[in-house]
Amino acid sequence: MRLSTKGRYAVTAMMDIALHQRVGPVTLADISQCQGISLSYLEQLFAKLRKGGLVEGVRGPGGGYRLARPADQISVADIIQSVDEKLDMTKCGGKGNCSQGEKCLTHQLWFELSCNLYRFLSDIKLDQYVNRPDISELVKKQDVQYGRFLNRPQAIA
Amino acid sequence: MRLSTKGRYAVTAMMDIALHQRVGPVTLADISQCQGISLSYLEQLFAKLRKGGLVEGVRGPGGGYRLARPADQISVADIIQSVDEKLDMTKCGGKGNCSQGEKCLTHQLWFELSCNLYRFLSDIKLDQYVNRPDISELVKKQDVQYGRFLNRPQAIA
DNA sequence: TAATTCCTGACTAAATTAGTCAGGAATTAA
DNA sequence: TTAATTCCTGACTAATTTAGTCAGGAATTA
Repeated sequence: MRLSTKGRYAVTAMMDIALHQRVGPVTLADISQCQGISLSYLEQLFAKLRKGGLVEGVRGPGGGYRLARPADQISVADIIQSVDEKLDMTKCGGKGNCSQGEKCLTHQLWFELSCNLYRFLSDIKLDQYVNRPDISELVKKQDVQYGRFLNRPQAIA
Repeated sequence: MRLSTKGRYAVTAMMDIALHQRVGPVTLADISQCQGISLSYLEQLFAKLRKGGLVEGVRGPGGGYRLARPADQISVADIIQSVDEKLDMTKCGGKGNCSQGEKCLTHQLWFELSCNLYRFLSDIKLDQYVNRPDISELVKKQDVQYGRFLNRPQAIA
């Protein structure tokens, strides 16, 4: 369970989709502009999120990405795990052969810490933020600021 | 609050000291050998841990490092913060100017997540593991395996 | 005085993160 | 049916972080 800026980018992007998906799929171009992440890098991340089964792409005009399942069933842990590959922090990768064939001194410590951290991040679901009044206020304001959905008539209505 | 292998190295090393400090200062050479971390890299890490006020060095023969305060007052968060510098995960570094002078959409989300994660890791103190019977059993066993404290008569007694 | 150990700084190598580029595939709307 | 839009792919490069190396100096103990 590594926690770097890469994971933050992924969570940020997923959050953006969750906050906007009521008006349809969200394009990577929009996320790129609003969140300040390069488009190509987003595409790399979303290739992994797709493989992880967290999002599905919709091609063609009006397309974009949408969540593959409801926002209350997607956790921060799910997202970080998708882009970061390895979840456990033991040196041996959970095999227990870290010190001359046996478990090293800190194997147990890291194993337990990983579990706890994972549980902690699993409890944080995307929808916890989507439905907060202060957040959705900010979303509306910044959508205007960025001229989002200008090319989506159905989004205005 | 970034969580990488660097932080794991630091926590592992600190744990090693906590588990052995009853026999006196612990040398970096010992940690290097037992935990499989290069000596020079350890020295880099301990320079930061020293600046962070978590350890103090004792020079000369019989020297090494010891914890600067009791193990129940050193948390995993303290250690990671010392070696990783930045604790918060907001893009702007907590300034709130991430999106055209205002807070970006996910600023609040990351701010809160950082706080929660920090609180979580702050609650995990070194001494939680030191006093566990299964751990101290393993410590003894591996001390023999590695021939630790061979040059420290007082450690045997 | 010699051995031990911390301590410092500069340097290098490897891995990860981030971004660029050039195109192709599916879909929609004119 | 054509053009625009958007996902999708893979190869490449740049920047940053992580990890390790090296050469030496400073404090302490026996």
